[in-house]
Amino acid sequence: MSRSGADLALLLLGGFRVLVDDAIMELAERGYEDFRPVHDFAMRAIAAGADNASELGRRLSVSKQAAAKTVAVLEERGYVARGTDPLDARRKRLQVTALGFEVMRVGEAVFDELRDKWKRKIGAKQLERLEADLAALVGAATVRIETPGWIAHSLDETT
Amino acid sequence: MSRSGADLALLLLGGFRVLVDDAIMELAERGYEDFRPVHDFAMRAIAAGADNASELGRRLSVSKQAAAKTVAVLEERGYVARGTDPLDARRKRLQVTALGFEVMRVGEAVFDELRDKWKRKIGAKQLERLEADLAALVGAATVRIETPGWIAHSLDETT
DNA sequence: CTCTTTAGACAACCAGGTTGACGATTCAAG
DNA sequence: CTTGAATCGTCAACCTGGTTGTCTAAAGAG
Repeated sequence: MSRSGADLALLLLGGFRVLVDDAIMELAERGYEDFRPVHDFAMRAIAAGADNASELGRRLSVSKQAAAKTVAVLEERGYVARGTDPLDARRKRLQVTALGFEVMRVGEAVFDELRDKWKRKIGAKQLERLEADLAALVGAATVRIETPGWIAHSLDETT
Repeated sequence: MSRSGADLALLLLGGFRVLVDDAIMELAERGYEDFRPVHDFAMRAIAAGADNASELGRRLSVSKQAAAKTVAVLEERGYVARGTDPLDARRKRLQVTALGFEVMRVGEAVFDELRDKWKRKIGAKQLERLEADLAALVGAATVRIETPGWIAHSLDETT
C-alpha cells in the first residue's frame, strides 16, 4: 500500500489541523474564545523574558509591528498587561497576567487530552514511535507557527 | 519520553512544512517558479471536470472570486487555458495545458522522491505504519489545503 | 415572454503579515 | 556636556489571499 508523497504531506497537515481545530473548539467551549496557537506562543515568549514588543518580535521572528498587534489582542483579552518600564521610558513592559497563565495551562491540558485520545486509538507504544519518527524526520527545523503565506514561501529563499 | 500534546501538533506541522517547503524549492530549481500545492489542487480539479471558475470554486470550497484569482495565475503561467464555451456564452471553458500536466507530473515525482528520502531514514515498514496511523487518526476529515485563517477557524464552527 | 438562476467581473473589505517613517528616549564617544 | 547613532513604540501604506455584495449578460423554466 505504497502511498504517494503528496498523500503523506496531506496526512501530516490533516493531523495537525484536526488536533488544532479540536483544541481551539474545546478551548472556546471552556470560555476562552478564539484562542490560537500563536497567542500561546507569544505568551510563552513573554513569560520567558521577552518583556517588550520589539524583543517579542525578534523571538518570534516577526516584525515588531506584527508583535505589537498580537500583544494588543492579548492585552484586550486580559492575558497580558502592559506597564511602563521605570528604567527605560521607551519600553512598555509586558507581563502575563494570572488569567494568561490560566489559559496557557488549560490549553496545555486540552492538547494533552487530545493526545491521550490518539494514544487510546493507536496505542502508547506506536504513538511514541510516531513522534520519534517525526522528530527524526523534521530534524532541527524550527517551526514558525504563524507564517501568513506559510504554504507558499520556503523558510529561507535560497533561490 | 511522554511528549506533550502541543509538541505532537508541532511535529505534524513541522513534518508537513518540511515536506512542502522542500518540494516547492525543488520545483523552483527545476524551473517551475513558485508552484504551490493549491495550484496543483486546482489543476487536478479542473482536469477532473471543473471546467469553469464557478464550478472550481465549489469543488475547492472557495468563493468563485477566489477560484477566478487562482485561475488567473495559472493562466498567466501557461498551466491552464481559458476559452469560450460554445454551448454557454457565459462560461469560460478551462483546460489544463500540456505544460500544466507536465508540472503536475513533476510535482508528483518530487513528492515521491521526498517520501523515498524519509523511507530511507526510518524504513519502509515504519513509514507505512506512520501513514496508516495518521490515516486512522485523521479519519474522514477532508483537508482543505488553502484556508486563509486556517490556524484560526475550525472547519465548521459548531459554536 | 417574463421570471429566476447562473457565470464572470468589479469593487470594497478583512486578517495578518510586511516595510518605511517618525518622535521620544537611551547610550556611547568625544 | 554635547552630539550622533541605535532602539522603542506607533502610525500609515501596502501585499496576499481570502471574503461579501453588486452588476450585466446569458440561460432556462414556466
